[in-house]
Amino acid sequence: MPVDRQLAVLLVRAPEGSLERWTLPWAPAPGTGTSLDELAADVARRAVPIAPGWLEQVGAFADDRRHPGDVALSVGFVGAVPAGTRSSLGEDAAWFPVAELPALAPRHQAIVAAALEAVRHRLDLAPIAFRLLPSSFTLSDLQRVYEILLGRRLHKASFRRALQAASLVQPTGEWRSEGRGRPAQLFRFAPRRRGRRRRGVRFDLLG
Amino acid sequence: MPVDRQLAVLLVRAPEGSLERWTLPWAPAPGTGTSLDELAADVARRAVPIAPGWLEQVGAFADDRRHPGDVALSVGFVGAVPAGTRSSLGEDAAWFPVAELPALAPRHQAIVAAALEAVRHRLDLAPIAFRLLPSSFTLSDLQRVYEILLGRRLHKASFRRALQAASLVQPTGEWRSEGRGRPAQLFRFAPRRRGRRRRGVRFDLLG
DNA sequence: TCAATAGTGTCTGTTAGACATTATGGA
DNA sequence: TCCATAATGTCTAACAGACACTATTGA
Repeated sequence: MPVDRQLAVLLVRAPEGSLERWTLPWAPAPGTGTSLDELAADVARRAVPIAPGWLEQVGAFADDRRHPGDVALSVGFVGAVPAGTRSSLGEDAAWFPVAELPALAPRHQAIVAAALEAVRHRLDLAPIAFRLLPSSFTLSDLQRVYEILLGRRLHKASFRRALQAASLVQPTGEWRSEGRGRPAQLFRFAPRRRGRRRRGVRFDLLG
Repeated sequence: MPVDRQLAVLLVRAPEGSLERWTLPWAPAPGTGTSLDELAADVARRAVPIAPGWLEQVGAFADDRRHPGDVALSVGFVGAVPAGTRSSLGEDAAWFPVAELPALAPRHQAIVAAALEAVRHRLDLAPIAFRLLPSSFTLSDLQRVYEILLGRRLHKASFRRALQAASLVQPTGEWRSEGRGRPAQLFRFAPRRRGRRRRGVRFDLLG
């Protein structure tokens, strides 16, 4: 979820005797019969009171140094919940901004990194940003989330034009006064049109 | 690798008594000490004489119906090799165009689907298309590969302009006469500039 | 009145895609 | 000669980003 100007990750206290004090929420794989997606949804259900609106696998991770739970292989998942979501685990869990993460097991560091990359990478294909906000939000809120996720400032007028063209939001008719300044209109996520034809060929080889 | 106007997948003969006659190349996970990437590279090394220029994990897969080898969880990888690459497994392996795949285990079908999606999705970030071609190629060859991967026709002049702007290829100075028509100049993959600043915000929610 | 934020209109540079044209080989 | 393909120049519509402006609140 977004906190201040960055994303925050939910961690749970590691059991006594661990090297690290915090770990990602996790669960051991049961025998069979449960899909990975269901298992991830279960882990999420135990961690937060609302179901993440978006939950996606980010890959399998294995390395020499084993997972805290002593399993040979971990499958990482990312989910998104709105800002302000409290964990249902109480004192056993806490949100950490990604820039201030405590020491984590190497494998968990890799999972967090992959999760952040997945978020940025799928931002235009999945309604991730909308899941990081409450059901009604201002366009400035939405732009702020996109800026957090993309890691760069966006142009206001251009952002709104693109949003309008994509028919993704609907005004609720309500307005919210946020301290100083003109009140902002509230919107809800309501995608209508779909599949704007992707233009152009990109050659963005970064690595 | 590309065949005709589509991609082809390398399959190996399934052991006697299996439900299906073909499977994806695979290997069981050793105890520990080997990373998943190394393991995938080993599988690739056994399957084709040249190392894939690009090899990437596409995710972990598990479901009720178990993998042919009776493992509970599989980690899928994709790689790319140039058109015409022969398998080093001889009669025990064969290339199948994706539209004409034989019956595969459900989990393997899912892996192939994820692999194809990964290819399309990472096309602009990894030099995938270049790994599907021999080291020197014509621009028409390259465009054909991009059209296969994207599943749509591209505009020739526009494609070449974008390619030029990205400084990804260098002319070799050689020319190749392909039946009729004017001979085409050969190019090699030689990326120079990097990180063309990504313009715009996309809202392409397709699903 | 001032400061701060929301929301819009206009202009400009870039570029994807259409179209047309030239170049150069084989049949 | 005709045909097929390569390669390139020009035009246009779409659009990202800059800039400027108005609107509406709280201090």
